[in-house]
Amino acid sequence: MENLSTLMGKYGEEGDKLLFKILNSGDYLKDVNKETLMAADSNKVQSFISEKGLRYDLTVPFARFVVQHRNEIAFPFKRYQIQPVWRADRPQKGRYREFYQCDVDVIGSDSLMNETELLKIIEDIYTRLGINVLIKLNNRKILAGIAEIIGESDRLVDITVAIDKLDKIGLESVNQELEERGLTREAIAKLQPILHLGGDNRQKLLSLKEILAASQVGLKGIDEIETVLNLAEASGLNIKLELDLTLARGLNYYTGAIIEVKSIDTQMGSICGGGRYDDLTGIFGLPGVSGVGVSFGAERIYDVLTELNLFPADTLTGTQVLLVNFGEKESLYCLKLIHEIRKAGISAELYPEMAKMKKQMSYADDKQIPYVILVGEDEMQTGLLTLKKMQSGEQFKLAIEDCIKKIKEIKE
RNA sequence: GUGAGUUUAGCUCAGUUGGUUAGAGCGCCAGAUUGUGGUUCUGGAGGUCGUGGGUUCGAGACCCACACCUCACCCCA
Repeated sequence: MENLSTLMGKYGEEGDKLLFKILNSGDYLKDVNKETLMAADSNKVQSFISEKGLRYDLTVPFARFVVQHRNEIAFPFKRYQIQPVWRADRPQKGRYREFYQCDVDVIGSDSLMNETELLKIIEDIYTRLGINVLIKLNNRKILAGIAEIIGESDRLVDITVAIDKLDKIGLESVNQELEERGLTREAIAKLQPILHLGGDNRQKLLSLKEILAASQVGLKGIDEIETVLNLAEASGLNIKLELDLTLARGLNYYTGAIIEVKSIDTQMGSICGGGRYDDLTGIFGLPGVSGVGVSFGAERIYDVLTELNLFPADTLTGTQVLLVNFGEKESLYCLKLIHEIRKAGISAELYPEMAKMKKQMSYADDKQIPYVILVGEDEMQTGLLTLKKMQSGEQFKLAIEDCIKKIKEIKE
């Protein structure tokens, strides 16, 4: 939970609408004057009745934390953090009102090495999960440069929102939308070479250099992207990396690199996103500290893993062996055995009550427990336990040590 | 925030122009098989038909309001 004042204005206009606001406790209407209330303008009333909100992401609270603890922190400061965040959205496929973000940030360093390290982390994680991904890369400075060149510097948001749709609605509709958003025909005409940009990353950068030659900030952005690409190559990054000028990201606080990761084999939206923010801590009174970070969406990654059937089959099998419960005497005897089995590193459980054999066996079957040990009166007398291998139905009469050996054999 | 759809058994769903006791498959429980699971057979339990109101002799079905869930747009992880 954060103060609303901390949250508001950091995520763009759209983001502000998606903040969950918390009603003040107590008599929350007592400070609202009647006129305001009667005017029924929810925006005006809101500032009186709500001063707290649920966190929208982990980056802004992190920036606040860094400022608060600036004297205890050694910079550059690296941290990861996994926590839920909330968005007052209508939920739908791949979109949740509450979801977990896994954030990785480095704050207090301008070096583009940090961007590269984050790319390596992304590569590492998705490779290990077995998800094919495409990393899309852009830079806010390039977007600012584009706006500057076409003479519409103050329309950055309108421009990016429109060109972001290029893939979806096509060139003509984008131009139409730009016009509707109030851009001059001249500006739109100047934008065309950028929308037509093709080729690989290097070719795009070359053409961009020409187009943005008159924009200092634009050239700076190109330079940053080039550096990141070079560093990524040098560090052996082996994952698809695409310069995508239509990648905008609505979060207001980004100033440099913008990163978004998409799963190639599913329709899921972005499963990771982030970028560089030069002055997020400045808002809380600590200027001049630049940070960069990315955030992984846990649920979406889970959804992708499920859709692509990438969860290993053995994630569901926990228990290796079930000891059937024959009664009080037998179960006491089993408690000693189970201790030995567990000490050997095998996860075992004793059925907690004396139920019918059929029920206990079905339980083992349902849970896909590979072995069952039966200890009744005979077994207690001879010390030879009945070990049953569920898959084949074979049964063995073995001492406890040999049971353990046998279970371990197959486990390897 | 805008728009659309759904809601009937634990789950997935059927239910005709409004008509008697609301069905199926799967699952669950029990038995066939009192120390042996997956297959099969037999039997059984389980439903305020999302909520509230209305029309009607009669509503799961028609009308209204609300709620919930799902999906799309917007935006995003």
